[in-house]
Amino acid sequence: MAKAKTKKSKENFFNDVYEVVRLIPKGRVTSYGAIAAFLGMRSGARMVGWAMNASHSERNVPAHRVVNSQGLLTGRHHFETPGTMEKLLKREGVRIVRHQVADFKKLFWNPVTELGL
DNA sequence: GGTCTGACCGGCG
DNA sequence: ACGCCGGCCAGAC
Repeated sequence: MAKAKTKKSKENFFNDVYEVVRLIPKGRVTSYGAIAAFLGMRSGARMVGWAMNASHSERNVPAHRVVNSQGLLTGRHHFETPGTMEKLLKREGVRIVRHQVADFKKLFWNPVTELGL
């Protein structure tokens, strides 16, 4: 069993991403890089975004709570409408200024810290 | 089966 | 402060 990980792990990857995103508390946001780091991929943030793209098929995956490290709503264009993302965030009490999360540092939810890896 | 892109990040000049 | 570049993994053509 030298190589226990096979194609099965890749499926788990998407699943893991969804789980972490689902764990994001209401009114909080996190970044792609944070999730990637939590999953063990320091620079795999790109793939997290790719996973989010597939998250449209999944339910209860608040992709709108996931922004880039700048706090910018980079994925807003991939929603039903470009305004859906910030609309949902505002609805949760997150203030959005110029497509960017206000007090991003305060609202930032780090899975590694919060979940205590 | 090789190549390119992708909702990113961090380092370097 | 800003722009450019490589890296990382997986899916689509």
